[in-house]
Amino acid sequence: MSFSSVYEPQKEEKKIYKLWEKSGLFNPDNLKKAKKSYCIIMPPTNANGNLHIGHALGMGIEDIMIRYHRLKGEKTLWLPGTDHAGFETQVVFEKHLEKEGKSRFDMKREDFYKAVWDFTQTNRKGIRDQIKKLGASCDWSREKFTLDKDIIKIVYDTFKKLYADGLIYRGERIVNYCTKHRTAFSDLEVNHILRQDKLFYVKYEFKNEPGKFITVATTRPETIPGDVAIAVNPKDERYKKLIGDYVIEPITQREIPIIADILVEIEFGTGALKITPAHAADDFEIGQRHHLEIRKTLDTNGRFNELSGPLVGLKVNEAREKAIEILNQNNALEKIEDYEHQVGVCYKCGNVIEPMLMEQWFIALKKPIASKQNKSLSDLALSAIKTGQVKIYPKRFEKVYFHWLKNIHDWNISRQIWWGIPIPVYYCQEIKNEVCQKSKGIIISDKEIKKCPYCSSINLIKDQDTFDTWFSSGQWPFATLKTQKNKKDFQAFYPTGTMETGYDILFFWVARMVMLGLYATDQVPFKDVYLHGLVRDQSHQKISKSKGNVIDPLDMITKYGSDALRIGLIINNAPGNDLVLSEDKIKGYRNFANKIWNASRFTMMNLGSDFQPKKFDIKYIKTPSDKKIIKQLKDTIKKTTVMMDSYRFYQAGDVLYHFFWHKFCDQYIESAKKQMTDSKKIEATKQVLYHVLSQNLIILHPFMPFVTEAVWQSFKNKKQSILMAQNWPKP
RNA sequence: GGGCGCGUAGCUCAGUUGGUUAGAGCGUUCGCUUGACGUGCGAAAGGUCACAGGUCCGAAUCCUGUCGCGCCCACCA
Repeated sequence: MSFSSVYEPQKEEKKIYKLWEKSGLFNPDNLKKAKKSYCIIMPPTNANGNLHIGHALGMGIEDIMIRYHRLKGEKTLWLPGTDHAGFETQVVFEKHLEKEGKSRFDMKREDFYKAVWDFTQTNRKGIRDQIKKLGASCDWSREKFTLDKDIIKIVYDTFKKLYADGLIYRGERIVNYCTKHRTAFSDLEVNHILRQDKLFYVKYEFKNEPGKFITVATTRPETIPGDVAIAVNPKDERYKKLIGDYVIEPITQREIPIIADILVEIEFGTGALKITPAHAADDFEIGQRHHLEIRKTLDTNGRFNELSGPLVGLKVNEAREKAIEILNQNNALEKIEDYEHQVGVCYKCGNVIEPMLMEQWFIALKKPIASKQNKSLSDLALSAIKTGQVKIYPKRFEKVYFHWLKNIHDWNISRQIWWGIPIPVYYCQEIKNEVCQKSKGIIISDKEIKKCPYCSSINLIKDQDTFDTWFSSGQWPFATLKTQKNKKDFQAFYPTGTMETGYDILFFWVARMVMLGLYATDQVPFKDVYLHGLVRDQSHQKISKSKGNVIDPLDMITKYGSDALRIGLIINNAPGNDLVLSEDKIKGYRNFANKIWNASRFTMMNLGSDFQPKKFDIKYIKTPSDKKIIKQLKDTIKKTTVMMDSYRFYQAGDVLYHFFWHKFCDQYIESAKKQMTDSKKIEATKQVLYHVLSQNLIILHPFMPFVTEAVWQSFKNKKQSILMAQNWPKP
C-alpha cells in the first residue's frame, strides 16, 4: 500500500471493504468465542429506490455500535435486509408506469406483481452496493427480504395465532379510505391538516308540519342522501319534544326520524346532528346503537352511487357543489358560515380521506389476552417500556410512546393493493353446516384450497387484499433470526441489543415490533431503542424526493470519502434531534481523515523499517510530553468508553477528534520531533508514538473505519491482521 | 383539543446528575509554514446562553410565566 501525501478515499475504500468481506469477520460464526453476544437487526431498507442521506446516518450509527461491540470481543451480528414496502413500492412503481403512459389497471394482477418483483430485486442489488460503500460491516450471508418464503410463513403463523386467540377479526367498520389510491389505511397513514371550509346550515322539514324545520350544521352536504336520522342530545331542552318525529331529508326526500343520543354536543352548531352511518365514525356508532339502516352512497371508486339520487356519478367535490345547488333550489339552506377545521388527508397524495364503511381485517389492541395475564397487545407494549425491559434513547420519546399507546384504536391491517403479502383467507360462500357457520365461513389457509374444509362447498372466494407492510416488518426481529440456516441464531441473538431507527417511525414500526415480538416470542425484540433525527437541508426542509432536495450520500462519498460523510452526520448530532446537513462540515472531516493518514505516515517514516513494536511499558515514558500524552490517552479511552456505552456517539466522536488532532498531532508529534533528535530518547519515543497511534486507530475505527483500517494495513507486521478485529483498550 | 421539543458566537450545533475565564466545526481577521498534512501551524475577534421572575453560596442547566419557532397525536358534525 503506497503512502501518498494525501489520503485518497476512493482509492482505498473498495479494497478495504473487500478485505473485510474476505476476512469473514462480519459473520459472528467466525469470531472468537465470547460470553456476550450483540445483535442489531438492520431496519429493512425499502426496495423501491436508492439509499438517501437518512440511511447514511442510520447505517453510520449502527455500524459504530457494531464495530464497537466487535472490538470489545462480543459475538456481534448485524443482520441486513430489505423490505418489499407494499404500498410505498406500489406507489413508486405506478409512477414509473405513469411515465410510460401506463397504469396498473391496464395490467393483469399477476403481471403487475411480477413486474414489481423484478423492480425490487434490481433495487436490492443497488442497495447492497450502496450499503457497502457506507462501510457497513453487516453479515451478508444472513440477509433477508420481507417476501422470502420463510419470512412469509412466519407472518402467516403469527396471523393464525392472533386469529386463534381472537385478536384478529374481520369487521365492517369505518375506515380511512383514499379514493385516489383506492385502499384503506390505518390511522397512522392519515395526516390532519387545518383547512378553511364552509359550515352549511341545512333545514329538514317536518313530515307532519310542513313549513316547520329542524336545522342541522354540516360540512358535508353531499352525504345528505346517506342520512338515516337526525340526532339530538336527550338533555337538550330545545329538541326534547321533537324526539320521535320524522323529517324529510332534503335531497332525496326520504323520511328520517329524530333520535336522541348523548354523543351529540348541545353547544356545537345547532345541537342537531345528521346521522350518516356509512360515512362518519361517530354516526356509525350512533347508528349501531339505534339499529339504524346503513346507506353507503359513496363507492370505492370515489363516486356517488344511485342511492344518492341526483348526485349519482359525481366525485365528492362535484357532489358537494351539486348538493348545495339542490338545497338552494329547495330552499333548504338556511345559511353558510366560514369554518376552520382539521381534515384527514392521505399521507401520500394529500387527497381527503373518506371515512368509509368497509369490511377489513383488524387487530384488537385493547383486548385482554388470556395467555398473557389478560394484558392486551398495547398493555404488553406499554409495560415493556415501563419496566425498563426496553429503553428508548432519548428518553423523552418514552412519553410520546405512552401517549400514543394509551389512546390507540384497533389496527386495520388489510390493504386493497396488489403488491404485498396476500391475506391468507378464503370465504365460503355457501356455509352449509353449523361448523362452517360458527367460523362465519372464514377459512385461514396459506395454501391454495378448492373446497371449504368445514362444509365442503366449492364456492370459495379468496381474499383479494394484502397486509399492511408494517404487519410483516413488525415481526422482523424474530422473523429474521428464526429463519436463518444457523438454527442457533434465535437463541444466540434474541432479544437483540439495539434497534436503531428514525423517530418518525416510532409508532409505525417500533411500537408494533414490541407488541408483536412480545406476543409471538414472549420476549422483547430488543433491549434498547436508539432514535436518530431527520436530516434536513440548508433551509431546514425535510429531505424528500417530492421536494427535489435529495442529497445523494454516494455523491458525498465520492467527493469526501465514506468516513467523512459518516462522522459529518454523527458528531454533535444528539439522538432524536434533526440535523441540518452541511457539506462544509463533511469537508472538515475529510480533512480529519487526511490528518489521520498523515500523522500515520509521519509515524511510519520515523519508526523506520526495522522498528519492532513492544508491549507498552511505563519505562518508555521519558519526558513530560510522553507522560502527558499517555495520561491523555488513558483519559480519552475512559471517557469515550463511557460515552459509547451510553449511546453518546455524537460526543465520543468529538472527543476522539480532539484528542487525535490537537493533543496527539499538534502537541505530541511536535514534541516527538525534538525528542527523536536525542539518541537517548529515540527508541522510547518511537514506542510511545506507535502505542498512542495504534490505540488511536482502534478507538477511532468505529467512527472512521476505512482510513483507520487503511493505515493499519500499511503498518501491519505479520502478527496483526485486521484492525476491525483488534481489542478495544481497557479503560 | 391533547402532547413533545426548541430558542447558546455570522451559520450549523454540543454542553447528563447546577460548580472555576460557556465549547466545536465552518466562516472572518492577523501572522507563520519548501519536507507528516497543497486539506498544515499559531493567534485573535465574536455570546447580557429568547425574555421576566423564582430556588440556591452558585443557573445556559432546576421551577413558574411571557414571547417566538417546530414537531407529533386526535373519528366532534
